[in-house]
Amino acid sequence: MADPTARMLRLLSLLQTHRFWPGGELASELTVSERTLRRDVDRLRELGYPVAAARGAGGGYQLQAGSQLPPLLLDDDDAVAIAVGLRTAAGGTIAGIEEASVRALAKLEQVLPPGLRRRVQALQDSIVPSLGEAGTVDGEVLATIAQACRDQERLRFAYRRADGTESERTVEPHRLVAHHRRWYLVAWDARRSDWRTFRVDRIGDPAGSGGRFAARRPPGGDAAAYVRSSIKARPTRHEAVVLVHVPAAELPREATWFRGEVEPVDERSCRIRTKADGLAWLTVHLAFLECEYRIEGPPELVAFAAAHAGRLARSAAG
Amino acid sequence: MADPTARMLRLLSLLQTHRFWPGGELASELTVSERTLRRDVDRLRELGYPVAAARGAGGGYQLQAGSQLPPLLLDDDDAVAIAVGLRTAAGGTIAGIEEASVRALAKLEQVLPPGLRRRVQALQDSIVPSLGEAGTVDGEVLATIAQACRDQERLRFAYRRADGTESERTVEPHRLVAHHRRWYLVAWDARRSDWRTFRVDRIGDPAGSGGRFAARRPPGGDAAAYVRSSIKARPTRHEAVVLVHVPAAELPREATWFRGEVEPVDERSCRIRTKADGLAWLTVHLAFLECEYRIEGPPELVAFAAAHAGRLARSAAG
DNA sequence: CGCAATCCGGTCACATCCTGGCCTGAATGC
DNA sequence: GCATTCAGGCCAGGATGTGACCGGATTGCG
Repeated sequence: MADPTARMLRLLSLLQTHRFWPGGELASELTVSERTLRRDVDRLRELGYPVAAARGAGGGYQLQAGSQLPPLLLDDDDAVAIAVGLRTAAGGTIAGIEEASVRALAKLEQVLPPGLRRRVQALQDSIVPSLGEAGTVDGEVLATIAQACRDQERLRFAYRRADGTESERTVEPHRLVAHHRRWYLVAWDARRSDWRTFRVDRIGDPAGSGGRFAARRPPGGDAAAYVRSSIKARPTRHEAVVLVHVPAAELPREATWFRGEVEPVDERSCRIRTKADGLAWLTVHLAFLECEYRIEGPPELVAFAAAHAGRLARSAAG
Repeated sequence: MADPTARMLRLLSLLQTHRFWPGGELASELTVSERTLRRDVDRLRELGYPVAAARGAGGGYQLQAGSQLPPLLLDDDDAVAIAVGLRTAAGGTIAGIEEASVRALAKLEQVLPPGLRRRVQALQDSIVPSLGEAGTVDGEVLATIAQACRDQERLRFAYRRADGTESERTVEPHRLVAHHRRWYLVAWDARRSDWRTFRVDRIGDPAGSGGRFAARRPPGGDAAAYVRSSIKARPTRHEAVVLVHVPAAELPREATWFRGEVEPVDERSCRIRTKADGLAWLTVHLAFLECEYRIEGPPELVAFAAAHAGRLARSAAG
C-alpha cells in the first residue's frame, strides 16, 4: 500500500462508496498520515476530479460531479446491474441509445470477471423477451460482436440463413447497426470479397479469431445507410387509426402505452394512432378502452379485429 | 504528465478503449520511454489487473477480465447509455435487480457531469412509460433518494398523499424497497418520531438537506418486510387461465410476452397462465392467438372478455 | 461567545522511487 | 532464419513522496 498510485485508486473508490469521509478516517483507511492524505486529495483535484471539502464539525471530503467523469470503481452488484441494464437497453427498449449501449457493453464485458458474467447471463436468461420482438438477441452474442468491431478483430460464427441452411463464416466485422428493433452486422466477407449484412439474431457462437485486420471503408461510407438499403423484405408496417368516443383527457393511460399518439377531435371524442409491425399489436391497447370506439383503418385491421372479437367471444362463451 | 498516477489512469483508459496496443504506441501516447511503459504495465499487473501481452509481430498489450473489476473509464456516450439503462432497469423492467440498479445509479449520478445528466433526463423523458405501470417513477427522483439513503443524509421533499393533500416532509431516509413494480422509501420521520413508508411516485422535488444522521434500526430489522406489512391496499391480483387449442411448441412467441407461463396439456393444446393487476392486461396476449382458445377463469375475466369482444366487434362493424 | 472539530498549506529532512538508456533473452509470425 | 515485440536486469542522477510539526481559517454547537 506504499504505492501512491494504488492508493489513489483506493481513495477514489472510497470516495465513491460513501459520500462524506472525514479526513482522519480516510487517512487511517489508507494507512498514511493525514498530511499525505491531504496531498493525495490535492493531486486528485489537480487531475480534474472535484473533491469538495466541508470544514468544521461533521465535515469531510466528498467527490462531486465535475466536468469529466472519474474512473468508476464498481462493486460486483453494480457491475451486474449495469451489464444487465445495458443488455436490455441494447435490445431496443430505449430508442436511440442502442448503439451507445452496445459500445459501453463491449467495454464492460471485456473486463468483467467470469463469475459476474455468469450472473449476468443467468439474469438475462430469466427475462421474458418483452414487447414482442421477433428476433431477440442474446446479450452475450451482441457484446462479443461489438468487441470484435471495436478491436478490428476477425470474427467467426455460424450463420443461419432465412431458408434454414447454416454456414460457417469468417468476416471482418465493421459495425453493428440497430434498425427497426433488429440488429445487423455490417462486415466484409473475406472469402467472398464483398460486403454483407448479417442479422445478429441468426448468428450463433461468435468468437474472435485472434487475427486483426485493417479498417475498410464501408460501401457508401455509411454502414447504417447500407443496412437500410440492403434490407429487402422489410416487415410491413401498419398504422391503426381508432376513433374513441371519450374526450382525450379521459383516455386511460394504458391505452397509449404502445407507442400511441392521441389527437383530440372534439369535446366528446379523440383519435388514437399507433404504428406496429403486426396487426395483433395494434389491437392490444383497445383492451383498455371501456367505452365505444370505431376502427377507422386500415381495412385489414378491421378484418383482424372482427376475427379476434369472434374468437374472444367464443372463448368467453365456451 | 510526469505524474505516474495520472499516467496510470490514462494507461488504463487507453487499454479500455482499444483492445490491442503495441507497446511503442502506448509509450508515445503517454510520452514516456518504452522502458517506463513496461514498468507501468508491470505495476498494473501487481495491482491485480491482468494485462496480457502478445509477443512477436502484430503483438501488443491487452486488458483482460481478471478476478476483480478495474476502474471503468467511460466516455460521455457510455455514461449516458449506462445511466439510461440503469434508470429503466430500476423502473422494474428486470425483476430482481431493481435495488442493485438504484445503488449503482446513485454512484454514477453522484459524479455525472451536469451536461450528461441533462442528456440522460432528456432521453428518459422521451421514453413512453411502458408496460402500463401505474406509478412511473422519475429516475432523477430515485437517484436522489438512493444517494441520500447511502450517505445517511436528511432528505426533504413534498409528499402527495392518496387523498391529494400535499405536505412538506423532512426525514432520515433508510432504504428504498421495490415491491410489486413500485418503489417505497422507508424512512424515519423525525417530526413524528416514527417510521413511515412513502410511495416514491408521490414524492416531489427531493433534496438532501445537508445534515447527516446516525443510522437507526428499521422496525423488525428488515425494511423490505416492513414495507410488505405496511401496504394495506394491495392491488387485486388476478390470474388468467386460458386453454389454447394449439400444441405448446406452436404457440406464437408473443402470446407469452407479458409474464406468461405455458404448460403443455396434450399434443393438441396447452394452457397459459398470466398474472396482472388489471383485467385488461390479461387479455392483451390473446390478440396474438390465431386459433381457438377458452378462458377457464377467473369468471370476471370471462365477463370482461365478453364485453371487450362486443366492443371490438361493434368497432369493426361500424 | 468560546471551544472543538475539521480542513488547509508551508517548511524541512530523509528516504525512496522514478526515469531513460543500454543490453541480453525469449517468444512469435512470416 | 529473421524481423518484430515483449521481458527484465543494471545503473546513475534527479525528482518526489513522506511524516512531523506548525499556525491559520472555517464551521457548528453549546
